Amino acid sequence: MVKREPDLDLIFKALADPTRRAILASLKAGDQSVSDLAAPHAMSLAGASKHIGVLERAGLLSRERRGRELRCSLEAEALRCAEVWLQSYATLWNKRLDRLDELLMAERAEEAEDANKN
Amino acid sequence: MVKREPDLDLIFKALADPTRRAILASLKAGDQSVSDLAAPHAMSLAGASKHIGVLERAGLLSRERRGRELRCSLEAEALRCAEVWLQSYATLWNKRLDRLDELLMAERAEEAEDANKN
DNA sequence: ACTTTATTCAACTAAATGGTTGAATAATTC
DNA sequence: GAATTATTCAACCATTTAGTTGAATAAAGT
Repeated sequence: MVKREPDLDLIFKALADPTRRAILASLKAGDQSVSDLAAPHAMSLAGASKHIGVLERAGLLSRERRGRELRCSLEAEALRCAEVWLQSYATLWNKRLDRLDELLMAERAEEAEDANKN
Repeated sequence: MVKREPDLDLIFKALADPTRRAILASLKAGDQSVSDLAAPHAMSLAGASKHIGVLERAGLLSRERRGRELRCSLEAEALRCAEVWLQSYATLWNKRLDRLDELLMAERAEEAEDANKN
């Protein structure tokens, strides 16, 4: 289990393919084997396996052997990375741009407070 | 001004390059000419111009002639598109954060217990 | 008109990408 | 241990990409 530091090049490159985005969407429903993930796509298993490899190298999913199949699961961290990068442009479509930085900084603290209330 | 429908393939592909992300970041500060945008990058003007072309085709920026230079400006819509797609995964890291909060709360509770003991 | 400035186009190259097929490896079942 | 199932590897091919250089176009200044 090698923790790679997140690389936006790899992440965005991985997301720039409809097959790979579909695979990620599939995984939202829960972990799946390589064959399961490959099944809906009109290509060889080896082809789909390559796509999964790209996603794994980008840190977007992880594979773990489970008997004779490889169980794939979504890795939120890398996606979150992309999202954080995009958020820095949120001021463009967000009116409250003067407060955004504050909000982002205070986010965790607010969540902790909410957790205390509930 | 041809309004293209947003294409996630083009958008993510455009974002998957550090030079292009830097160009977008540059534009956060305001509109700039092609030469201005190209200047910080260690490549020919034609090379940078190509990158700008990629960003334009993805709908991430627009160009407008202003005298003899071309003024480039950020186009929020395409970025927002990518952000919306990513948001559909936000539950993943929200869940993770929730779990993290739980863990932190548990730790805090343990600390409190320890404090009681001492 | 000629020159300078800003930018793109065209042609080329090297490397990466997305796909294929057939053979190889790994774990399971008979 | 032989057969089956799950997955990857290796070699190959076509297309795209990221860069180059040199010529072409567009607008402005002299």
